[in-house]
Order: sequence, then structure tokens, then C-alpha cells
Amino acid sequence: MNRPPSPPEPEIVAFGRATIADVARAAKASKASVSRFLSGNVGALSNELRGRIEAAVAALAYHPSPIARSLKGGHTGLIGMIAADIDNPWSVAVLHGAEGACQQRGFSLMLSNSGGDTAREHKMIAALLSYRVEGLIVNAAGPAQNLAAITDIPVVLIDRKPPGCSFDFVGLDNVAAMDTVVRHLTAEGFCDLALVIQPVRHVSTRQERVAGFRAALKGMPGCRGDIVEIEQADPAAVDRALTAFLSNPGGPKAVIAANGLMTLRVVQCFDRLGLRMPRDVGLVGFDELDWCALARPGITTFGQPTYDIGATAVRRLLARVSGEHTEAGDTIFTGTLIARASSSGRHLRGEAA
Amino acid sequence: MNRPPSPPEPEIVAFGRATIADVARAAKASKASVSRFLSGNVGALSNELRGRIEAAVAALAYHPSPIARSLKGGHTGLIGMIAADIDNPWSVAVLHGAEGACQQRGFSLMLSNSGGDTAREHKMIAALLSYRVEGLIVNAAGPAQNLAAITDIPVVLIDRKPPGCSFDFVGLDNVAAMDTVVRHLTAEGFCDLALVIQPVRHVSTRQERVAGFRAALKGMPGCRGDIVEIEQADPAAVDRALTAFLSNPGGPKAVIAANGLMTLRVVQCFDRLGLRMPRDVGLVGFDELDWCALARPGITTFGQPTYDIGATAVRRLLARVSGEHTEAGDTIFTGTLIARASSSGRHLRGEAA
DNA sequence: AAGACGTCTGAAACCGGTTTCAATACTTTG
DNA sequence: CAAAGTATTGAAACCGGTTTCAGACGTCTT
Repeated sequence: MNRPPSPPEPEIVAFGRATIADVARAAKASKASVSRFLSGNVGALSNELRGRIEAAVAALAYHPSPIARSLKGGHTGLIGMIAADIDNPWSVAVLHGAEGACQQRGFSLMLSNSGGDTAREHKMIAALLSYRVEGLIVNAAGPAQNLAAITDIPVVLIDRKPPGCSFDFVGLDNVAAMDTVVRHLTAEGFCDLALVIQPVRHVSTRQERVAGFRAALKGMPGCRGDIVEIEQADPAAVDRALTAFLSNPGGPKAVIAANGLMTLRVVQCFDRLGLRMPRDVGLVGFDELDWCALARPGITTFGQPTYDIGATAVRRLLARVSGEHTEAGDTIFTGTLIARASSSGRHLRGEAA
Repeated sequence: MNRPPSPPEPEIVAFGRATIADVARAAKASKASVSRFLSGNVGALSNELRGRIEAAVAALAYHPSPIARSLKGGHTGLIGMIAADIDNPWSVAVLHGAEGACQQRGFSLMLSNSGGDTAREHKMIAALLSYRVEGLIVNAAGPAQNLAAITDIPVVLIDRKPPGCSFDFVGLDNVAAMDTVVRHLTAEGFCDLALVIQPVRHVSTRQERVAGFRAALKGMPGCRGDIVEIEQADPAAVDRALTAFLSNPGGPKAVIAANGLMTLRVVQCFDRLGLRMPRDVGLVGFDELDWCALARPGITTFGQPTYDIGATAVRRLLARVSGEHTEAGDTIFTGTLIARASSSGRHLRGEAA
């Protein structure tokens, strides 16, 4: 009889669920040929065969599995990112840049949040590594131990640089930034400054900012500076610390908030205490945020190029992934001071506010 | 001779790079036994063998590859999330909740940002699917076509619900929310309201908020409401649209900003135009943000439980992933109005501001 | 016409795991 | 003591791809 056999399988296949064997069967070809077709090795195929495979791929809506592919080839197309604190708008802005750059180059991003916890960070590194991410962008939670174990894939550190790490680094010139901020405040007439910062001693960013703060003040006779450590999540602690600072004797006072989250807490605190900026106290915050222009009376910030930091981190990472052997190096951005009313010293100079 | 053979391989292995075959060799066991050990099927092993394997695993710092594992078992431990707009703080807050819930249950999150672009969204769905994510959390960019192709894994939609989708949904009761907001404003004495919203007609959230806005106003004689469409990225357009609204004749005017980003743009606009809230114009913004308490004079918001939305989305997704056959359903949160000075009508009632 | 070469193709091994199945050794039972 | 379980264990197949290797076929030398 000439009756065709009943169709061995339905033609409609769910999105992406067909395998290479299915395609091979449908195209009456071998897995090897299909694989060649997929990997762009088209020259080796006859037009005839290529046509059949092309049709089968289209008909089955076949999408190869990068996972299976990576098993043999090692190329997963995955890059991992560990944020130290996803609550911090800085992290989100950097993430934005990183995600964009990844997508542009056909990589996918696996995101984790260590919350600043070293143990969790360690687990997450292990998890990402087990997924065979091809590179890692890390906003390190703690000292270098966790990172030291990573020997087989490239790592780019952002913002914080634990001592003893020889990884690529993308971040801010914190000493220069702090110098700019201190100069600005003293030029405006504030001479009693407090750097308000979270109590995480081992973080390089903190150390650099503290060092920059001290160094900048050294050249300013008649000015003094305090380091005020605050656990930002506790409003009462913020109130206490800032009240103490403001009750010191001395000249016009200003606060430098070490990051965007801290800026928020400080402004909330001033609000609770009924302090008006800049008359009662001046303020400059690190990290430019949308609302800083809006909060009364406009908050001076030192802005980082966050999108660029994220995108650059990915770019450097992928350069290494693709084998370009640039030696480990630092990419240091400079950032800009955005002066607003919170740090204005007009009232100190007797001008109208 | 009795001299031991030279060590076949060095004992120090890089983090996670050992394979199950390496462990088996080191423990003088078979891959099968090691696999049994790893999958917790310990009862089937003799103490003797278990001890050897345990030691080998520890010595080699072996971490099994979920990728290879997933090939056979289908369980990747991956869940995908597609944000419509990672610039929107709402997305970030939800992401935060989702990331936390994922981590708690041992899943990893793959994040993508569609930027509201349907074509990009389609690509990203294909990419995530090809990685065999076990579930997808989607803040849909457009109509349902993209989602319709997903038949083999569970999907949870957040915030927006394209028509014709039978997926689980987690979001806000927008009609009730809008009713609350309108009631609040009219009770305060504002009777000429504008809902300022992005021009994305097909989005359910928008439709519901518009419908809620109209419905709430229907019961308020003497009040009128405009829908003002604004492309928020263009400040000049915002200025133009709001100036037009405010130049209408009519009673005390107030603006309702449809999301956090829009709230920001509106406040920036008021700032540029020199308008003071609530005397010149009232304002309520959707989405509670840190700075809303700080921007002069304190901005009334309608807050969503963003962390819960993200965490709930993951919870529902994983319930489905693990086979609990709950039928598709909606989880609707209600949110709360946080009244601040921007929507106060004291000046309308002749009280001191 | 035989041999050399090039082109196109598929069988089979491999990547790092899981799982089935059979084999071994040791008990228990009749 | 033989038969039958039972507890351990490993060999091999499999997941969905890539890659090596060799075979089949056609063409070009001499």
C-alpha cells in the first residue's frame, strides 16, 4: 500500500522544547550536520542539506540550549554579579549599566545580593561558580578571602578593593573626590566637618574616603574634622550621633554623607531635629540621586558615573573572557560635584540666602 | 620495587573545578556512588565508602555543576525575571523582594530588562527559556503575544496583566487605590484633578487606574478629572502639559502621578515652574519612595508593598514549579495612602498651613 | 584506469552529571 | 546445605549539545 505512515510526531512543538535530535530527524540529517549549521559552519554543508535543516529549525521553532552547549564547550554566556547592598541606589544604578552592557553583547546576568554578609557572599560565589559563569562582577562584602578562591575565571571588582587582590578594579578616585568636597565646604566657609559613614572598617572605599578627608583637612588651618560612625538603619543612633557633633563648640558645621543611603538618613535626621540646611548645618552627600535636587533646600552631592561604572566593569570582564590578555589594572573615574543650596555659605558671608 | 607511583594529579584543585569523575577516582569509587552520596541517598552507602567519598569531596573542594545536573534531571534551579523598566524604583523594590525569596529557597535569579520594548522582551524570553529557567516573573512590556508562546513553564505576571493571559498574577488593586486617592483629594477640597500618566494604552495597570479615576469622580458632583499623557523623559513636554492643565478655569487643582518616576518628573516640573504645593497645586504620587517625605513640603503617596509583591511572585512561582497544582489566580495587594502636606487642603479651609 | 585529493556527511565519543540495571557478597530461611 | 533475599556497588545508558574521525562520493592527475 502507498498510504503514508501516520505522522510519527505532531508538527507543533512548544517554544524551545525541541532538541537537536528532533531537528536532525525532521531534516533527515545527523546531529552533527545540524550542529554545524547552528554554529555557523555553513560552508561545509551542501545547499540541499542546509535547506532541509533550515526548514526543520524554523518548523520546530528550535532554540539550542546554551546549557547543553556549555557542557562541551565551556562557554555558558553567563556572567555573575554580586551586589553588596541592593538597597543602595548606587548598586542599582551600576546594575543598570552592567545589565545593558551584558545584553548588548549577548550575555545574561545572574544577580545576587550579599547584603554585606561575608558568609552569604561566599555561598553566592560558590553558587555562581557552579553555574560556570564566565566572569564575576563583585562589590565585595568583606576582606579578600572569598575572592582568593576564584582562580579560574576573571573577576572585576567594583567600588571596593580588598587588600591583596590582583583583580581588575573599576571605581572612583575617592581621595580626590573627598578633597573636592572638603575644599568646596571650606571655601564656602564651613570649618567644622563631620564625615558620616558606616562602621565597616575593612572596606577600601571607606578607608580612602577617610584618608582623603584627613589629608584634605591637613592643609586647612582652623578647620577640624570628625569621623562619625553610624549604623544607618537605626534612626535614634543617627539622631544621637549628629546631635553630639552639632553640640561641639567651633565654627560653622557641615556634614559629609559617605553614600546615598547615608545622605537620606542624615536628611531625615535633620528633618526630625528641625535643623535647616545650610544655616544650621551644611551637607554634601556622596552619590547623586534624583531627589537630591528636590529635598529642601536642594542637596549638594558628589555624583559618580554609575552607569559607566557598571558598563565598564562588564566591558573589561568580557575583554578578559574573550582572552585579550590585558594585565590587571584599575579604571578610576573621577565624578563631579553638583553644588546646591545645602552647602552654600552665603549666609556665612552675610549675603542674602 | 615498593616505591609508590608518582602522584597522578596534584591534590590542590581550583575552587569548584573538580568533576564527579575526579572525586570518584580519588575515593576509589564509581561515579554512581558519588552521585548517590551527593543527592543525599546516603542510606544506600556503607559507612566505609561514604567516608572515602566524603573525604574526597572535601579534599577536592568539589561542587557539583547544576548545569550538568539539569541536563538529565531538568531541574536548573534558575528562575528568570524580566523587568519592564529597571529605572523605575518600583522595579528595583520588587526585584529586591524576588531576589530575597529566591535566595532563601536556593534558586538563582537571572535578570533582564526589556526597557518596555516588546521586541527586546521577546528576545529575552527566548534567551531565558533557552537557559531552561524553571519559571518566569514578567513585568510585561506589551500585549500578550510574547507570553503566549510560553507553554511549558510557569509564569507569574507582576503589576501588569495583558488581556488573554491565564497566568498567575501579583499586583495592586488599582481601582480601589485610585478610589482612595481621589476620595482623599476631594475630601481635602481639591475638585479639579489630573491623572498624569505615560502614554502606554495597552497596559492593564494604566487602564485600571484610568477606570478607577473616572469611576471615583463619577460619584463626585462638582469635580472634574483630566487624563494627561506625558512622555516623562521630556521635561519640556511635562512643563507644557501641566501648564495647560493649571490654566484651566475651575476649582483647586491637584495632580495624581501614576508612578514613582512620574512623581519625580512632576515635582521637578513644579520646581521649575515655581509652583508651591499644596497652595498652587496638590499632589499625590503612586509608589512610596524614600525621598517623598523629604521633598518640600512632603509628598503624599500611595505606597505598594513592593517587597511582598516580589517575594509573593517568587513564592507562587515556586509552588507551581514544585508541582502544587494551584489553579491560576490573582494575588491582589491593597497598599496604603501615606498623607503628607502636598495634598493637604488646610489652606482651602482657611486654616493655617 | 588507478591513485590522490577534496567535499560532504554521519557514527561515535565526549562534556559532567543522574539513573537504571545487573553483579557481587552477605544474610536469612527452609 | 541450597535457595532466596538483601544490602552495596559499579558499568553503561542517557540528557542535549560539540567535535573528532572516518567513510562515501566525485574530480583531477598521470
